[in-house]
Amino acid sequence: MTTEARIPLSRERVLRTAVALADEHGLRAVTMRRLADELGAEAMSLYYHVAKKEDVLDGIVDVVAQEINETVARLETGPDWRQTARRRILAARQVFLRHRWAPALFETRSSTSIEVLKYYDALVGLMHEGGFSHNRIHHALHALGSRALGFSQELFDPSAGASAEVPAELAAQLPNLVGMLSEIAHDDPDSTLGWCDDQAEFEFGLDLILGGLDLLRER
Amino acid sequence: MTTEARIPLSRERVLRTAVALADEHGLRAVTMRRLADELGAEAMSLYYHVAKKEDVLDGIVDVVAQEINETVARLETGPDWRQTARRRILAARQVFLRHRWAPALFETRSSTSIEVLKYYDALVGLMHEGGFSHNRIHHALHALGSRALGFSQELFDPSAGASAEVPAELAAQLPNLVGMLSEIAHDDPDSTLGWCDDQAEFEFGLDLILGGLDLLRER
DNA sequence: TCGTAAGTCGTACGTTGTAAGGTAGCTTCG
DNA sequence: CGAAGCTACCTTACAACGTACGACTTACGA
Repeated sequence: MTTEARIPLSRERVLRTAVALADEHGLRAVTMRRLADELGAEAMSLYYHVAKKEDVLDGIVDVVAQEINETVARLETGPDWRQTARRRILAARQVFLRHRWAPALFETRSSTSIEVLKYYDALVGLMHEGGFSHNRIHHALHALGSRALGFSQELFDPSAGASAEVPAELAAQLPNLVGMLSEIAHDDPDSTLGWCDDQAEFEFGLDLILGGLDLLRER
Repeated sequence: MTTEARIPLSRERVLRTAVALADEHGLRAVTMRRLADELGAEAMSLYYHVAKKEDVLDGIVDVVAQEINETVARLETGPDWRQTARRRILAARQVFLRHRWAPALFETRSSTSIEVLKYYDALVGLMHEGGFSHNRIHHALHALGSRALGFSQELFDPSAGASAEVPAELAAQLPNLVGMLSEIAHDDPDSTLGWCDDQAEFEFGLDLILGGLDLLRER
């Protein structure tokens, strides 16, 4: 476009641009050509810095996880494991709120990301100091699942088909669900992450699990 | 291949074949051409019975959810909501164990599937009879997340990189994680679903949540 | 016999990831 | 100084994908 001096490509720059592109136009927009465009280069040039597209996706998971780690690092650690963990997880969640496409991506990859592992490592350390055995922590991580990282991919959004639009014929087949939905006034549609993961629901589930775990502490 | 009488195509048959194809060769193998091949037809013929590929994916979610509902329907309902829910969820899980590609697919779709909604409807009914308010049930469904349907997409698999293979330089960066892994002997690598969702871990997390919920019952 | 509809297929287009090889500029060494 | 080689980027090309468009086949009622 302009004749400015070219900034050289690099894996760093490719990945950061990919994240920005996903933020603005969704993960689907992250194609090699589009990404190259965004960088003022050609698609094949990217292959000098990344192995293949999968590598790009792995890379941006790492970038996001890094952002999480930086955010978490700025928090102070209290004496109560539960409160500290809670604070960390909710802080991590804020990062996902900035990258709404990320949960879906994390679900498929992530076990390879060093930054994600570092996050878990810190969490394991926190819980171990908090009085949990390694065995218990292992269970705890499984129980928390993606919630440990700050999101929960909800499978169905009760508030999505707001009861008004239900075709009545269908409503008859779902008496309990319709009953529930008409009773609860789910009146704040913002602050959602993913399908139906709003702040209050997330915290409810998180506290339920953290509370349950706390009761299991061995000392 | 052979000159046998042709079975006519139908949405039913297309979807069932798609499920079988995914079972055998993974979800990636489900392309319109491959699917048509499997049916002894041409790709474009499918479009008479399904709107587009997304429709196929939505459809196979429905097929799997239907399989779950049929499985669950065969169970008996006891007086204890918690035990009944547990039994249902673990039965649903068995279906996912037969379709390992399904969790990833359910994560993206599912809120549109009528069969999934029916499953939730039954669960809501069960919990309501068990003494939960609709409001509480709503929270509970959020807390359970995908676990309500029988799977939990694990974000990281602690047993994946069995401590032996860790490059030592990396291990130094993850002292707590490595410590934990070396301590717990995760010696049964089968019965896993998805990344690291084995039966025992799944049940631990499930019971933790169900137990926590039980304490919150209003009567 | 013809018209109409349902079901299937052939062809073709745009988009995707990426293999293969080319090229400009720099560094290195005789 | 000049040949060789490396680094970074680009051009071209291809196979596989989803799918628009129109044509074909078959069945059947008028």
